[in-house]
Amino acid sequence: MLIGEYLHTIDQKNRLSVPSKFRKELGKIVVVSRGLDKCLFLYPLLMWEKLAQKLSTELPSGKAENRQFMRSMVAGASDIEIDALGRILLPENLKQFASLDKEAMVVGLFNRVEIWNPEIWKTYSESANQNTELIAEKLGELGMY
Amino acid sequence: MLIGEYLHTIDQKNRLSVPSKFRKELGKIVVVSRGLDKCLFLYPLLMWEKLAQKLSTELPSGKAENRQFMRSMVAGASDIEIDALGRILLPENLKQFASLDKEAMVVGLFNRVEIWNPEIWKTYSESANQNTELIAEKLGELGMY
DNA sequence: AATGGAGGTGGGAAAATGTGGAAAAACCTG
DNA sequence: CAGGTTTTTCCACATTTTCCCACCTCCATT
Repeated sequence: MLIGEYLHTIDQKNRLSVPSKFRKELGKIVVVSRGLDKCLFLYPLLMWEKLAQKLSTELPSGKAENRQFMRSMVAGASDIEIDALGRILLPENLKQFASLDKEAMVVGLFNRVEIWNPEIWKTYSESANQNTELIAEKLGELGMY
Repeated sequence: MLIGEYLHTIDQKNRLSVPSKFRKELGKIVVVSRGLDKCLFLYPLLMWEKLAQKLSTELPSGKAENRQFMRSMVAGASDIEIDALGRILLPENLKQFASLDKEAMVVGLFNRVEIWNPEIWKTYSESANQNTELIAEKLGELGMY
């Protein structure tokens, strides 16, 4: 299970260390794609393949909106090998998409990892904390808490 | 698996480098055809054959619009050999069809490659990003989120 | 506090990739 | 068939990417 927050640097060659706690679960090859709220999603290859398979079978490309969706998800993604030292190489387009520069917040979320610009993450999670009570209520409604 | 975006130049002889990550999967011979949304589709030969098979069985050629579609897709297509250095030679008619000039955005879409005029691609993908909510919904449906 | 190990960071050398152009072959035309 | 033009094959360069090694810091253990 992928959990925790890690602040790592992006070096001059666009390399980013994957937290060592995540490596075993992620395997050797991962897929990084555009996520929601201007962050990047990182998946183990296998999970991504299942997903892409699903996409290409369930979304017929006859429809314009499906084509657009496919292009955004698949073209905007990249399969990346985790190097011998546990780093990934961030493609330029994804780096720009997520407004990444010298540092990145790497966050584990159960079955995927998210990569954030640290400042955006800070703002986002602060505002999220203000919603905590709201969320607690919802969890209560679901009988979880 | 074909994914990612690559900006490559088209030289004076209409040659275009295929991203090296794609070459293994594409094999030596590919088929390039007119695509949807003013881009070109590029398939591995085998995939193309399957596709053409599917089209000819599933689209009854009784209908005039089906015949038109078939002709546009099939007649406008070319089988092209990837040269020793990983380049393809773009036929003039396809180049014009996709408004290609000095540069091309080459994008992987899981089981096919698309070739775009970079500016058209930019406009297109920007408009796609504005549909973020739609994307979020779909991701939810797919259990990715 | 010293030691050892693990995790993260930086940089240099080697290999691969993308691009331009020259030479050779094929083609067309008069 | 000769001349000229286009197409194809081949080679060379420069940049980028990949691989490899060294260092540094933090943490735990003794």
